[in-house]
Amino acid sequence: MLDIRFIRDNQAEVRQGIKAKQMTEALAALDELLLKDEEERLLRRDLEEQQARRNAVSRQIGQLKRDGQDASAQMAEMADLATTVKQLEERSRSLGNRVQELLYELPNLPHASVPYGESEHDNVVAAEHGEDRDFGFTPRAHWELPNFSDWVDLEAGVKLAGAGFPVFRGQGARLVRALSGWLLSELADNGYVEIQPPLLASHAAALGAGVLPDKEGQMYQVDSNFFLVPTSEVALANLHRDEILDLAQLPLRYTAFTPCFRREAGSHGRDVRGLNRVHQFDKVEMVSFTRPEDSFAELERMTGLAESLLDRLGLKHRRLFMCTGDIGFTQSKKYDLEAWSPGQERWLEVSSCSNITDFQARRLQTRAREGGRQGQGRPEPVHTLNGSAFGFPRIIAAVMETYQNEDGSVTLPEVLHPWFGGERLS
RNA sequence: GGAGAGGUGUCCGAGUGGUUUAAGGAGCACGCCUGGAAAGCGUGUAUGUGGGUAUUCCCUGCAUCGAGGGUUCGAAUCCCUCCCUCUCCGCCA
Repeated sequence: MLDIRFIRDNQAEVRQGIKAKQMTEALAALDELLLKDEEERLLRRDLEEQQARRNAVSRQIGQLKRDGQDASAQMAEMADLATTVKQLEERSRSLGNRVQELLYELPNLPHASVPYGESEHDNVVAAEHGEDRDFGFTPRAHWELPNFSDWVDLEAGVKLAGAGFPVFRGQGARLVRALSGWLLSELADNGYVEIQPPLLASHAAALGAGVLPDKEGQMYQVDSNFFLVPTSEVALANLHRDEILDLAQLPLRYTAFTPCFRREAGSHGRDVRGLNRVHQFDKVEMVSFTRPEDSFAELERMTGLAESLLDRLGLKHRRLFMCTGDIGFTQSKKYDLEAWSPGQERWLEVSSCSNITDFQARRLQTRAREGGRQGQGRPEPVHTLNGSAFGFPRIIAAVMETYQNEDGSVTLPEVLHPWFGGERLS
């Protein structure tokens, strides 16, 4: 959520940011917002004047009654006042609610450093690391590896829940465990506190994280009161909802390894082959809470950390600097990390790191000041960031394809050996 | 799932319709005192938002006592719905 006062004072900038994000439907919301906000403030001035009068007369009545005097004149005035106030309150409330709704519909603005672009085709390749492996044979896509179904049983998943719900089994399941163990321990070494959160998010939590109303259609809803988390970012971001943090505590860094649930409606073709896109997948997520002035440096740190993990897995990878037209609703700056998939001869998105600036923190009411709750001065929203390291199905696909042998076995990257308790998938 | 008790400021805690403009205490901040500290004394100490003035100092209005509605001239206080905590019971992996 943007700051309403910022919007009032910087209308041109807001409009330009929305256009750069190619979210032109939000322009109508902005126009209505400005009108309704102005109307609401004028109305409130009137309302508060009447309320002040009501409070004053009410005090008078109390005083008169205590002194045993007649207050019927005052009470007659109050009868009229009460009606007026009630009507004004009602209009003010409905206007205020509308203003709030409209605020929720406006996206975060892109940072000045973000390249302009209209679509995913305009993203900029910012860096590329690693070499193509010389296979000496034609590498297979992961789902064509002869023993793939022993490791990842897609048909069993269909029996249990449907297409897009893979069953990891045997060495495949062990690989998931090895990868999560290694990643969590690496992140712990880099200052991230490990969290095991609930996988259900309340309406309030989803709204706070910004996945409502933006991603409502992408989430599975449970029991009409809960959403299955589409990413543990939702859980981690809500850890400090409605809190005033101490600036000295920052940065706070959290990580979680959880399943994520996404409807992925409308996905087809090669995008959904094998492990490329599924409805339930595991992910290790990172979330940081920082001082406002530190958030862009934190984004580089976070992205760099994810890149170093890709290096240590020995995967060829690249960093995409996402253009204005391809960064999400809540994001002001975003990098995607893609791992090379030699069997499919394409890049697979395995990580996405974003600076949400104060957009999410304002919804979450996560603020900070010197001294925290007991401190002095006006609390200001912190900045939040999130990134993945990594989305498991695709990182596993990239590992299987990159490290496959001609006989169909997979020699795992060395860093995973102790966690896997072996060297090969066979 | 059932029954009961609760939810008040940073914390504890009083408060059953008007004297609460939320008592009192603790903590914290600043000042006085002191050689220095403690104690003592004094002052201050919520959030959001509107207006004035001005930029994060001051003045002032409004809202907020778990959340949202309602009754009333007037609600922390009475009523309704929901959320949460605790105690006991039941059921269950």
